[in-house]
Amino acid sequence: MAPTTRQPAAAPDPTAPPRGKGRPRSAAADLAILDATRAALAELGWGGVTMGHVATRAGVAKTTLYRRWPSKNELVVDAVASLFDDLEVADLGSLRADIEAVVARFAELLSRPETQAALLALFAEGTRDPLLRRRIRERIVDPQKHLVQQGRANAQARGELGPDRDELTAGEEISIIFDTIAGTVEHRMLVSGEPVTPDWIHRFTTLLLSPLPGLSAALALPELPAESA
Amino acid sequence: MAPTTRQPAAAPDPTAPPRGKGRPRSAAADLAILDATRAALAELGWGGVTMGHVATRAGVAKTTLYRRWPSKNELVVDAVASLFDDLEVADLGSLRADIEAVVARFAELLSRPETQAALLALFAEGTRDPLLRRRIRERIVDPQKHLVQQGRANAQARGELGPDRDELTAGEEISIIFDTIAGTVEHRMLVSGEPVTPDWIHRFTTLLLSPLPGLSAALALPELPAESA
DNA sequence: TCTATTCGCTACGAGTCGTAGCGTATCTGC
DNA sequence: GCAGATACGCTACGACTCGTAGCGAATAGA
Repeated sequence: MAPTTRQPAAAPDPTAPPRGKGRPRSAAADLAILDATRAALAELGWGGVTMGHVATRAGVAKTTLYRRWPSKNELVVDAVASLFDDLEVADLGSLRADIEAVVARFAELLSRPETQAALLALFAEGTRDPLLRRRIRERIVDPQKHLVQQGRANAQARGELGPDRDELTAGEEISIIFDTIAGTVEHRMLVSGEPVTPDWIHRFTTLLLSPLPGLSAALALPELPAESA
Repeated sequence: MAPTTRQPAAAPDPTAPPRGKGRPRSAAADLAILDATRAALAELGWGGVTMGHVATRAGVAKTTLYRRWPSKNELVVDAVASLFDDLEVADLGSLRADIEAVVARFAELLSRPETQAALLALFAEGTRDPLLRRRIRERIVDPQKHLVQQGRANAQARGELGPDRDELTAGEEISIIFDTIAGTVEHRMLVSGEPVTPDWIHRFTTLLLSPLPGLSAALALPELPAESA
């Protein structure tokens, strides 16, 4: 245990200016460490990743890691976050096509061993460490959530979805769609351990866009305050 | 690391007959250990639970733990599994009411500190250890999945859902619904970290039972191989 | 009584953690 | 150019956890 919990150094932030005086931190070391972390994750899994191992693998002293990241958790967040960078939602002409494409892309990302080893473990650690949870949210979760917002805007522009009624409702709707898509795909792949095939994606998208198949139509309608005829 | 990975002892299985000769294992010790594990999870989180700590807390020798469980992972699975035992789906008269009730119950379970500390960490470990994953599935996941099957049967009995077309399709449909409900609620609570309120449950259930609100009806229909008129 | 198994206890080597101290390297400001 | 500041690699450290081994005592069936 650390005798005192100090703040070793903020994580490497590309936008942060160099600290002024003294010898600057080696950018090459940053890259080597993050690469080594991803490689170790893929090869050894979460438990196999130790600070000492990553340091050796990156050709760097262990103290160099601790100067940049307070612990393994934060390091892994940064190492994994970049994998989510090239997630994007292309406008394919229909809401269904857009959803299916982004789900397929997300599933592909979750099939990588680095991602599998890291993601759930990070979420688990996040439930106990608010700062870590915030970091995870900023670097991994929120960018994904933005995809939903984007896809929604595209669908509205095409006339598939009506315009936002108000800010709050729109936000809640984005939230619920996001949790549903991300949570379901993660659960399917990482918990149930079954593959996400094109056929499955089609079924899942249908579930989002249509009522449950076989459902008597009238029963599905929620008791809304009677406004749309 | 263990020099050799042997098979110390199968986990305590109530249906297993006593081993015949020798001194029998103390059932009181089993209970004390599982209780201590849950308490330690709630109090210290996943990382705070060590075999030594649990042993001390249960008033038992560390070797006694290792005689029963090969590692912390399996121990925690057993300790947490019992929490899921009293999940059930009551027949409340409508599919919507049944879904909302079971989601609320599931959310309540996920709000317990023991569950939060254990569940995602176990899933994470399970992605690397097939035997552990199987144990998790048998003791925790499959019982939940059974709830979906039960709720579906109830809805069919009430005439809200049509009968199964065939075995395979029904199984896949149960799978997808299960991953959607479990995954979404887990993601909402443990990843997004936002509360599952009655209002949220209502919205989520609506998403399952109806198309996305505001969606132009015709666009939602999947291109089926033209069979139902 | 004999045999088998479990029990609590102690001790052990191996591994990881996060820190401290050292001498050296590199950059800025005077 | 030189002084101050900071990063670097290296080594060593105490504290902790892991999973196992060995011991004598307790508790069951044959």
